[in-house]
Order: sequence, then structure tokens, then C-alpha cells
Amino acid sequence: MATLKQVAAHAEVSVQTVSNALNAPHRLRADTLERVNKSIELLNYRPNRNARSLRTSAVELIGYCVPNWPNQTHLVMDQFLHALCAAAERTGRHILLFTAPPGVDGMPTYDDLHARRLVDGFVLSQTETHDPRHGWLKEQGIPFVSFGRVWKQTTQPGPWVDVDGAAGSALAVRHLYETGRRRIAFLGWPKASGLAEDRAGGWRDECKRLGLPISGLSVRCREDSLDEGARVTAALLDAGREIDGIVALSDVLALGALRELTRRGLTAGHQVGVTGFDDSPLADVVSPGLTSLRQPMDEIAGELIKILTGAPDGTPTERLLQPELVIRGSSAPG
Amino acid sequence: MATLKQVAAHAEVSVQTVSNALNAPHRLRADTLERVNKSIELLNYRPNRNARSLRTSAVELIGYCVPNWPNQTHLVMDQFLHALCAAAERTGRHILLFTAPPGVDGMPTYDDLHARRLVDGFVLSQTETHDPRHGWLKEQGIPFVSFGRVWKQTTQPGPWVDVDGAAGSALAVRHLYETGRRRIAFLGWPKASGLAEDRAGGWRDECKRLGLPISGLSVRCREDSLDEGARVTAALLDAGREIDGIVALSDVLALGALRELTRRGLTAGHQVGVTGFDDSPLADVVSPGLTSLRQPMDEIAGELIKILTGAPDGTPTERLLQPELVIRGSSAPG
DNA sequence: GCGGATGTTTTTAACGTTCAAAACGTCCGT
DNA sequence: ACGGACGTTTTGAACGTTAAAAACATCCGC
Repeated sequence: MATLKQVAAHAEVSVQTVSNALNAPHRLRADTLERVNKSIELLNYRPNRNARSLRTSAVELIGYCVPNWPNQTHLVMDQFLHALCAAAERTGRHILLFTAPPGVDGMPTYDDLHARRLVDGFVLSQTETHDPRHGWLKEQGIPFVSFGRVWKQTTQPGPWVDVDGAAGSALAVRHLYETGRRRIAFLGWPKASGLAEDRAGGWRDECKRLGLPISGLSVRCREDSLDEGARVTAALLDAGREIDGIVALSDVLALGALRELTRRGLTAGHQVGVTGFDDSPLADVVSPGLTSLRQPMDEIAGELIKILTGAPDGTPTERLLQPELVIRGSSAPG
Repeated sequence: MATLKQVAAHAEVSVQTVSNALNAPHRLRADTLERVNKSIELLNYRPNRNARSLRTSAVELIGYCVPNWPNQTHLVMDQFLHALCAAAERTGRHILLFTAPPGVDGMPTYDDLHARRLVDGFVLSQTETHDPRHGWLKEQGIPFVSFGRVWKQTTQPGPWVDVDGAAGSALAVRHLYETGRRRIAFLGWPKASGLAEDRAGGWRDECKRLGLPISGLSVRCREDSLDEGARVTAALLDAGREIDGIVALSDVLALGALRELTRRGLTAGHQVGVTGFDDSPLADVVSPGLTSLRQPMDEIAGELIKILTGAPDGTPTERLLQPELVIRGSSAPG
């Protein structure tokens, strides 16, 4: 593979002139530029990323940690990863994947990747309540951007992009209202989850706005599983709450609800309208199809990369994006 | 961040001695080694990957293309990616993600990543019949290993690791047989798919071995979707084939079958036992739970990295691994 | 004709490692 | 005492870019 030196020899100019042809062509006389470009093309010259990075101290790689929470799959991760890679590539950068223990035990891994100049910065996701990564990276002065906020902190430790969960829940409530539902439940998570509280808040506010009852209609699941979705749905029905709509905090919980409705002989999606969140592959594969809130992955990824690679001006940047409701059979009019 | 030079000054030795302390400590006298290691620790020295890669021409990054086939999600990709990253990290390497157009249009992307020294080689997956990547990479002398074989080629163009689809189908047939089933269908893909033919062959051979009928019991779906799985199941049932077992080539097809059985009032997983392939998140979320063949991701990833980073000896390396049948409610005894 | 300004190209050094050769110190046999 | 072998450490160069300074060529006003 040709080097600048070889291209320079071929074009009968200095190495710097070839570098200028690539990076500052305005410096060169037109005929010199043409001759150099011909040599570059003829020798199929490709710049060596290592050499450049050594001199400039920028590796143009962005670190992303592959989540691996036990017993949980990330149903839309392939979409997110593809969008993230494409967005990074548009700026000449790439994504470096790595694994790390959760919580503070993972900090040495992040530290090492940055210190050894394997990455310039990080994109974080799967943010947890009191996630230590954000504060730690900010303290270390390591560039990062987060897909998702750190809940329970009044000031965010760094820039983030998120999807408006409250707005999403409100959208789902309104949709179910428009299909005729008037007693809409909310299947959420434990109170410790900021994301859940945010989405629950959206459900609550929209129900109030529409004059719908909310008392006794919001339940918290112990975990994000199908069984839990089924269990709390059973509990709601057994308690005599005559619900005709369910907004679930995730697709998995929504499917649990659908399963319980089916088990009780209720026509899934008809007597009770059900919606989920994430518009995961699950939403499509179940009959009659789950109405779900889709996150705008391309936009999310684009904003993440824009924030991470943008000129630093000291103030955190925040972007709250809107989900889109994908309507399927599970919320057909009753 | 400290450099070798700074550590050397601190320890009152040459740069080379510090490098030796890290890479060839046996060369150093014990007291010198101790003094240098103290300086390394005190100054929190971390080697600069760019500098090392420039000198050695090895970047220790492995390229992996994020699949993005339209209307298809890769339900076990997060598991695969995590296993791949962990395996690469165990050898001091990392995974660099990228996107590329499918087929020959993607070759320039692979070429560029290697020529610019962004990666040392590639792990390929989602291999298609007549996939051009393998032959092209071999021709270019670019290191790679494939998760999956290139079907329809008598000699593989490069090293691969794969899961034995035929053995998997045979395992599923045997399991259904042991639950009492005697008329077991196979839901496959079009004949053009080598993977499908392999899995169909396993179903066929095991049925023959067990003395079970096979005529008219193997169908090909036009695509890998739930609707197709439902459609061909309906066709089998409408044709009067009194099937009591279904081995589906994928979880999606299996779920389609389950849906159609449910629609016809057949108790899913009881009158007709159903199995799928991949043990994806779908297998767990449906009721009664789908029996499915799980691919050994950690072993696959470990073998891929071992082959890619092993000493090159000119002959392709091949490893065929065995899937594991995860038994759930969809194949309960009839 | 000369000096200053501008355009164009070259020269020099830097980035931070690793590789290979050279130098230095010690020991032992002659 | 000296030369050879071995152990230990240092020296010099290389990898291939980019950044900054220097050099060279040209033009124009005075």
C-alpha cells in the first residue's frame, strides 16, 4: 500500500505537497494539484489512520458498550447500532464496541480505552437511575454523550439525547381515547425508575386533561417481563377495575397484558385496547399486532454524534425527541 | 498522560528499558525492573495504541458489519455481539462496527477499512448463498473468518465457524418423536437457501432413521415471516396432512405456526408440537413458550476470534458446533 | 533595480511507540 | 592481563502522517 512518500516521489513533489493536496488543496497551484492527484489515484494511495492519529491525537473512534443485563435482550438494539454507525460514518468516524461490568466496576474499562487512545469519547445508553458513568466521565474530562437521561438528578452531568416518554404515554392515552376507551390503565415499573415515573406522569396528565379516571389504575411491575405484565393485568381485572385500555411502559409488559386478556377470553385488542413502547420486533410478530411507540433511531443517532463531535462550549447539550405511535390491531376500536 | 519517555526519565533509564519492562521483562535485572514498574505505576502510564500500531502495523481491531436487511431484525444479535466483543477483548483486541451496502457494492468499504489500517481483519456473518465477500477478501489477502458457510460452493473460500443446522433439525425431530409425535412437518425456505437445505436434510434424515413419513410434509416459505409461517401451516392442515409435529427453520416461522394452530382452536403445543431455531427473545415471550434450538454464542465467538488471530498456516479452518435444544411448552407431550 | 508582498513548495520536526544494533559491564578461561 | 561470552542497558532509526517554519519564485510599486 503506497505511502505519502511514494506518492511524492512519483509526482516529483515533497511529502508535504501530497498531504496538502489531500487536506489543503487550495495551497497548491492547479497543475501541481492535478499531477499529485493523478499519482494518488495511480498508486491507489490510502492514508494510514495510525500515523495521522499519532500526530493529531484524534483516533476518530467512538466507544459504545454492548449492554448485557442478565435475562434481558435489547429488542431494538440492532436498529440503534445501525443508526449509530451510519451517523458516525457520516462524520468520518467509527464505533468501537466493548464490554464492561455494570456500575462503578466498569469505570476502569472506560478509563483505559480513553487513556490508551483507543477512543476519543463515548456514547452511553441504557442509563440507570444514579448511573455513575456520566458523573465520572465528566469529572475525568472524557467526552461523552448519553442516549437517555440520568434520572433523579436535578442537573444532568453531561449532554444527552432522549425520547420524551411522557409525551409518548400521552400520545398513547389520546389514541386509546379516540378509539372509544374511557378507563385506561398504566403498567409501569418500580418507583425507583425515573424513566417509569416520566412515562407514568405522561399517562396521568393526559388522563386528567381528558377527564378520565386515574385512581387505582396505575400499577408497578416488579420487573420488565411478560409474566409480570400478565400478572398485573390479572390483578387489575380481578380487582374489578373495568379497564378498557392499557398503556404499558414497554412492549414486553404489553404482550403480557395481551396474553392475560387472551387467557380470559377477551378479544385481544378489542374489548381492551393495548399499547406498548419501543415498537420492537415483538410488536409485529404477535397477533393482532401491537400498537407501540417507536423511537426515531436515525434522528437519535444523528443528534448523539452531532453533540459528541461538535465544538465544545462548556454547556451540556440536551435534545428531547418525540416518539411516533405505530398503530396496529391491539388498539382497534372496541 | 505519561509517555515512555517520561517514565524513563523518572526511573532514570532509557525509553527502551521501560518498553522492555512492559514487553520483555526477562531482559531486565530485577532491581531495574522493580524501579521501572514503580515509575509506571506512579505516573499511571498507559501505552498509546496509535504509536504502537504505527510501528508494528497491527491495529488490534476487528471489523464487523452491522447487518441491516430491510424488514428483518436480528433477534439474537445482541447476544452474538456481546460474545464477540468479550472474546476479542480476551486477546487484547476490539470490535469496530461499520455499515456497508450488501453484495459487491460493499467491497470498497471493506477494502478501505483495511487499506487505511482501521482494522486488521473481519468477522463476517449473515452469509448469503453466493456471498461475494469471502472470495473477494481471500483474493485480496485480507484476513477474515465467517460465522456461517457460503452455501453452494464445494470449497469454502475461507475459514468459518458454523452451527450444525442438520444436527439441530435432527435433534428437534427426535425430541418431538420422544413426546409421541409421528407425523412431523418441516417449515423451510426456498431451495436457493443452502442453510435451509441443510436444516431440511437433517429433518429428512432423522425422520427416515425413525421410520417416520416425510412425503408432502416439507414446505418452503417464500420469506422468513410470521405470516408465511401461518400460511404454510394452514396449507398443511387444509391438505389433510394430519401433522402432530412441526420443526420450523426459524423462531419466526415457528411463531407463525403457533398462531395458526391457535387460530384453529388447536391447543398450541399440545395437539401439535412446535419447535423453532435460534432461541430468540420471541421463544420466551410467547405462551406457552417455544421450544427452540439455541446457538452456543460464547463458543462461536471464541472460535471465530481464535481462528482469526491464530497463526496463519494457509489452510482454511472450519468448525461446526452443535446447537442445544431448549425445551418449553410448545413441545409438551400431546 | 530593488524591496515588499504574495503564492507556492520544501524542509524540519513532532507524535510515541518498537525493532535492531551497539555499547557497556561482568565473568571466566587461557 | 586479555579476549570471548553473556547479561544488561542504551542508542539510533523507523513507522507515516501533520504542523509550522523556511525557502523559493513571481509580481508590482516606487
